[in-house]
Amino acid sequence: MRRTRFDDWPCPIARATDLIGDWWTPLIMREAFSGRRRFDEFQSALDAPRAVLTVRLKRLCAEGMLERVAYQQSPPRYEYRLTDKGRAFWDVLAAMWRWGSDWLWPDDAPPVVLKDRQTGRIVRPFVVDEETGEHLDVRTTRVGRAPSSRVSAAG
Amino acid sequence: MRRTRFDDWPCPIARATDLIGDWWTPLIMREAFSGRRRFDEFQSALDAPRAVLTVRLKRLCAEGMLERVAYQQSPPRYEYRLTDKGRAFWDVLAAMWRWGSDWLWPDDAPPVVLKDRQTGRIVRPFVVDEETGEHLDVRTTRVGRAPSSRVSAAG
DNA sequence: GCGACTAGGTTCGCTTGTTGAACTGACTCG
DNA sequence: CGAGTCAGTTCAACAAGCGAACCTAGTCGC
Repeated sequence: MRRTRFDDWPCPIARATDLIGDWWTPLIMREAFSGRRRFDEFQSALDAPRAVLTVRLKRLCAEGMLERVAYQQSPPRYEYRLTDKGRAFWDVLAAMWRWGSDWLWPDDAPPVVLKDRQTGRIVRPFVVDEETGEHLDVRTTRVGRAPSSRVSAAG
Repeated sequence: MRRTRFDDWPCPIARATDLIGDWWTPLIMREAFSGRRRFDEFQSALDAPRAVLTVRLKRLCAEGMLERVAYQQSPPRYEYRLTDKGRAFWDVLAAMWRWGSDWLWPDDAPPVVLKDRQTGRIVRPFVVDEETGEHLDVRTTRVGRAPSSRVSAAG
């Protein structure tokens, strides 16, 4: 295929898609958020082909979403830890969680929910405009050129 | 490959990943949100292989994110319109947009921003807990079993 | 009425990615 | 010394993505 690359497109969605737009990466990140760190933990939790997992973890490390850290010397063993960039990705997974919960269980409700760790209250991810706190409506939003000057060769 | 399917996993992220976890679908949806409707519009906007586009559009229609509607009879011509389910997906794209903008332009700022259609004010998607309006922090959140299993009437 | 054009795909041969299973290598444990 | 653990690598089969060319059915210009 020599898969089409989007990682240098001038669009945040395209770049994000290039990075996480495959069938395993979001799930690997999900597992990372639920505390998994070791190769075999990811592998058995997801039942993913080991070769695929290797490629994905390498990419995620190269992109700075995970960090490969030795947790023992002998024999050398490594674990994969979330970086800040990786942790920030939780927002995307949360939005997917909400949308999936709302729309991908046509006949019933999903068997899992997000809860506040302390109170146990059910948490429902919701995408708003940071400034106003209002729900983001695509109809009132458009894509525009960035205002500032120090953007390199945008247009 | 006979790609591994996640569409019946009991996890919203897995199901969402099955549906949009490839390199074209999020971009097709992005184009749909920016007003494109016709096959050739999508094709030329994305420069995607026509065969791939065919498969993706079919899947998106089958999943109820788009609707294939005849816009003229002779010759028969069709366009693809967002459904409610498709429009709801904007939240996910917005979260991707925000994360991509924040983390995928290491050396400068992205050349595009989201703006309010009326005021022109820059809009920054932000993922919160719907109830409290507070930013969702993965460290205070956990996955739990759904409290009740009311089939089909669940809200 | 002929050829060019348009829209919405399909078909083709080729390349690349995914899959499951087996294998490797370094080390530890009993 | 053999079995087990962990973190991968290798392999062959096959499915999916790729670009380019082609197809169908109708419209437009002449």
